Amino acid sequence: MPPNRPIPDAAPPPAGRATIADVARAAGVHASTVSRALNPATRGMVTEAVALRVAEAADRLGWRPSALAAGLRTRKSRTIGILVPDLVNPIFPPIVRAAESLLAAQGYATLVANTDNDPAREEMLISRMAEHVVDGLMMASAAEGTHAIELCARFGIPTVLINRRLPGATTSAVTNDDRHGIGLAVSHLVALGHRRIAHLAGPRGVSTAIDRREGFLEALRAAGLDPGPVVDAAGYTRAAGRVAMETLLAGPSFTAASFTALVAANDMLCLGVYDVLRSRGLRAGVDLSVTGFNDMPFVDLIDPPLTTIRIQHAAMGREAAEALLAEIAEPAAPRRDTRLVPELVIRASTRAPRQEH
Amino acid sequence: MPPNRPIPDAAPPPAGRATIADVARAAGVHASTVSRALNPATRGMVTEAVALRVAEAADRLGWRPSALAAGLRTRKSRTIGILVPDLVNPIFPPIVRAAESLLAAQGYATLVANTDNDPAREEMLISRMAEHVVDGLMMASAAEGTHAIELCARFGIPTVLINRRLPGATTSAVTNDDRHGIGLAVSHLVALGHRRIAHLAGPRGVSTAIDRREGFLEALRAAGLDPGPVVDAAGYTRAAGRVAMETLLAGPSFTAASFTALVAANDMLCLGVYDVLRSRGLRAGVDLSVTGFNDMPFVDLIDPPLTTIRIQHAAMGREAAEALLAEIAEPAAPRRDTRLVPELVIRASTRAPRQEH
DNA sequence: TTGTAAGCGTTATCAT
DNA sequence: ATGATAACGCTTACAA
Repeated sequence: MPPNRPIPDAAPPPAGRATIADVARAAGVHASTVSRALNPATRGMVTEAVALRVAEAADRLGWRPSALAAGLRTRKSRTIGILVPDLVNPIFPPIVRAAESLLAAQGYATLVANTDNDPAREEMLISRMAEHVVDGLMMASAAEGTHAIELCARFGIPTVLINRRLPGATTSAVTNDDRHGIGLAVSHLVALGHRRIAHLAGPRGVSTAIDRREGFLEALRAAGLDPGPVVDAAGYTRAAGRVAMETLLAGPSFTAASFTALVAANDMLCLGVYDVLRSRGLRAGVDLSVTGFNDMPFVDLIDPPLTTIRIQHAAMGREAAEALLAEIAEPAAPRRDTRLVPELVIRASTRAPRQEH
Repeated sequence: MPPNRPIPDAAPPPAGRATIADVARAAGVHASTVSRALNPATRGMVTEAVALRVAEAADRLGWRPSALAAGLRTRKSRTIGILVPDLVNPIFPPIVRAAESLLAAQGYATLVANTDNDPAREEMLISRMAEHVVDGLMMASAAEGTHAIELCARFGIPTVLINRRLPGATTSAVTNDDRHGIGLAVSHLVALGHRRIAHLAGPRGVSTAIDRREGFLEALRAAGLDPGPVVDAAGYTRAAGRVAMETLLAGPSFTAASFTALVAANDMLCLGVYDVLRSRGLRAGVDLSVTGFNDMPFVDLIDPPLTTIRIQHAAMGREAAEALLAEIAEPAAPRRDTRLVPELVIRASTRAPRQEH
């Protein structure tokens, strides 16, 4: 026997992290038996006694199966990607959180990334998700002209859209019934007696903006009213809301002549609207009725509390996660297009119009 | 030659996803050469011409290297875990976002999970992170009595604490100078003329609560004042703020007799404070001066706008990510304990005390 | 400069 | 019911 040959099977002190082989040795069985004993799906193939012995050895050694090795073999990473435009926008955390909770309960880890509404960045992130072999992807960042869907298809990543839809997409989506929602706002204002209602629309190319704009026009038509001025915001931000509001007021002297109420495409824009009103010594509710959309956290606390359309944040995250898992489990299953129904929340930013001056 | 032997090297139509072998075949080189050509670190080992040919073949085939396979080999996943108590708490999104952006730029993907302030859940999530072989972990959820640190150490996961420290921990941490910050609030109130100042403290066992409470007492002592009543909130939530505020007012009839100003341990608690004041027909600023901590998004918009201590949310995420990467690159390097310095933001919730009645 | 071969830690297939 | 073995897709000594 050659003198320097390593002694076979002389249990080496598990230097780094324990592996399945260490556990096998400790339990006096083969690695494949360990795998079977600890995988719930194959537990039945193994004797009760062995299963116990293995489990005991495993947690005595503090063994954690490597998701990398398992994933390499099974082609499943037990990881789901979530893409949001910007996690700081308060509507996303509740969605992401709800999705993460549900996914964690199913044993999935969640990869989160911000696209900054930048298509190039979005593509880069999708590629990275592909490299990490995510089992599925949730996208809240869809905007017209993106190649995201094709990219996901090419990588074979099951995908579900959240919050925003994509026109011709064949992807599952969980969104709000935006047309209906904005209609709620219009009806409320009409019921209060408003007749000239303006719209502060969202950025071009985003489904929520398009649907809410159309819903606005439609609701007015249904009420037999002519639409007031409509201005597009450059993005769903407070700053863009300010700019658009300035445009809407067109010049320094605002009179109630042109419109008495404003339906904004979302809450964030309303923050900008409030800024402009305040800077002119005007007050939402009193001088101009204002409605938002989303009922994002804390708009009940701003001054005046915002009348808005409440969407089901958590349900959106949950349903999207469920749809995704269903699609992963059954790739051939038909796609779902879920519309969550929003509701009107009346606060202090809407009132009957003042008497004409 | 046996008739049924598969033809060797007859390029099989790449059924699923392209692998490094497909690229190698397409470029007429060996897989190891592909690896070298595409890895920036080893690019130099390979001829310019070959590198080009490989790169071309790679993106013609749309090849994405599997992070699973690479990670299994290198024992690095290029993945960082982030643990937060609750992503819906508005102080965390900016931190997570800043960290994610920096990490993404360095080629890391980010695994995010919510602990719900539940130690058992926290341990479970750390284990899961270990299974996914994260290269490092950022924890914003540290609370007294957690085994998180030991767990990370056992798994050999480099860890940095964010926002909250842990008493005896040997881990790097990026936190606020909480004592100094709360001192700013106290000084401001004293300068306004307040002499009886109460404290609404954070939940037991959390470093931010402890430091702010001590900082509060210390600042009062420095000002030669006796501390007003101090009450602990059960958690950093609006509801807990409400409960604690009721306790502080002790009964239905509030008179300014007991204190004229309230220093709360964070902004979220102030929302509860506002609720209680409102329910009693009192007004922050007018009837009671109130200060918060964090300057979380939108507290500038609530009514009245909250005077608070602004922390550097984004810097916290960035610095923590940097510290973590540094530690990954140089595990032997000494730990850092970074304190970010907060600043006072004066708004309308603080004023000189009213005349005594 | 490039190819060869071994190995990372699992799971799936096959044999016993 | 369990063990042996190969394979997942990549990186990295080592050899040429």
